[in-house]
Amino acid sequence: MSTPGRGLHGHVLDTLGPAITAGEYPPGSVLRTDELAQHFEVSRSVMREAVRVLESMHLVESRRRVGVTVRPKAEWNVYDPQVIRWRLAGADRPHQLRSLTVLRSAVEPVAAGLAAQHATAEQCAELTECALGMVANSRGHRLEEYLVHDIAFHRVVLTASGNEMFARLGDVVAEVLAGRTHHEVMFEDPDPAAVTLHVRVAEAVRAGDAVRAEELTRQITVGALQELDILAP
Amino acid sequence: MSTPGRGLHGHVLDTLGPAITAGEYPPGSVLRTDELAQHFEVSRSVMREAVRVLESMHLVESRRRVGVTVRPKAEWNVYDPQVIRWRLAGADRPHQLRSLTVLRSAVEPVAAGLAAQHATAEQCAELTECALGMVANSRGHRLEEYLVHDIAFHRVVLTASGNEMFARLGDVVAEVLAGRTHHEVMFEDPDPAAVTLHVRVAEAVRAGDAVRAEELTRQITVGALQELDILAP
DNA sequence: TGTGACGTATAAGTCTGACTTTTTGTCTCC
DNA sequence: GGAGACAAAAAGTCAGACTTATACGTCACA
Repeated sequence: MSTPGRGLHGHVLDTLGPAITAGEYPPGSVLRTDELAQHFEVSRSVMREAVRVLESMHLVESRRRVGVTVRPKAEWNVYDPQVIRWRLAGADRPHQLRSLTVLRSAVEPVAAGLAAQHATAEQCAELTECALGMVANSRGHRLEEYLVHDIAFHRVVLTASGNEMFARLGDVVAEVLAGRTHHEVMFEDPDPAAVTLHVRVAEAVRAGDAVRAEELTRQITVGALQELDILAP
Repeated sequence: MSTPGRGLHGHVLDTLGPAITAGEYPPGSVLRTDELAQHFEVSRSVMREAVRVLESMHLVESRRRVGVTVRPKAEWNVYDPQVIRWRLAGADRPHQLRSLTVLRSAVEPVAAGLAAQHATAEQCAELTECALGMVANSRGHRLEEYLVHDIAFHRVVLTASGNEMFARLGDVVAEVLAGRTHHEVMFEDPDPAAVTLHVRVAEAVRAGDAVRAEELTRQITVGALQELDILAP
């Protein structure tokens, strides 16, 4: 998905990042750069670079004469894709998945409405293609093929919205959808109603009907919330 | 707001970050660590740490034998508060302000609805207090005092939603509101209708009326969109 | 006993220089 | 003109010495 483990400091982050986000070091814990460097068998320079990255994510704070202290969860940069990945890979996964699904429920309908206004002809075509791909793979346990088209569909909607902030949530939505297929619910074929909704969203966007695109997408996200029992069914 | 300029590498970032986000180095530009270190009169170690931070924000990519190349804007971590601040401080400000306001219009109504369901008694009290503070400073060019309560109001709503992703947008919303008062529109006293809406949101949240809180907040954000001419008036 | 000033130990911060590794561009040779 | 070898360039890594800020303990004084 991105660029993991690039260089020694990246390898350190691959271990330390998940450990911190998983709560292995509770907020206020103090780490010492020298000790960490010894533990990971890297030089202090490399360790310092890793700490700087964690600091830029607001996971830790480095202070003289004190050390590297872990910050409380409320201060983390929870929108950092790296942080999201670390949390999705750890024990925090269910909680993180719920937070992200709620975020989706807020963002995607609005994004779909904007997409209806701003999507290019090419994006409309892509959207239709994705929706058709979902239909084609909606039966017969072709979950992986279905997932690919589902992810592409939502990514196109977010991009076509014309808002860069929305567009950058494409990766996050991809993680959520993939997580749903691979780890959580979804052992059966996808809900036919959901598939139909995607097709209708594609139609609405193509027709430039913002209100309908927004409402239909809202129905999709409501379904996602229900799957996680966030809404009453 | 946060912790700027901590250490030498922080000072380098304060200059280099805004320069990159402002587009002074177009995507694909190649920087050399050694040259940068000379230019900023710091050691290579310090420069490397700064580059690592920029890399974690996906602003640049560092590759052997090539150098530090600036990534296209579409790949930046636009949710990083630091990146947002840099962009708001530069020529990209109007565009960034629009993106964020659209994001607000998606997130805040949903957050308000959740807040109506999850807010504690204390949060309800805070909310009412903020709304009253807005009313009290809504006339007579007390823009600064009004702003403080406005920011606090929205921060409480986002926090009370109980969703960590929403809560972390508090700082972003604060920047947008402050930007509106200090740089853009808003030379006159705030729109009385908007003030009333805030009061009614506080009431709805206190009453646990999620639908009404969401709808009223949507009206607030629609107003914000109209101010920037994003919606037709 | 409480409080203030002072000194010291500590851990991060910085700098330097040497060395390694990877990658790219080029040059030769077939 | 293409394949392979070579060389240069820039990031990456490491070790060691030094600087700086600061938390904490100590001691004198009220």
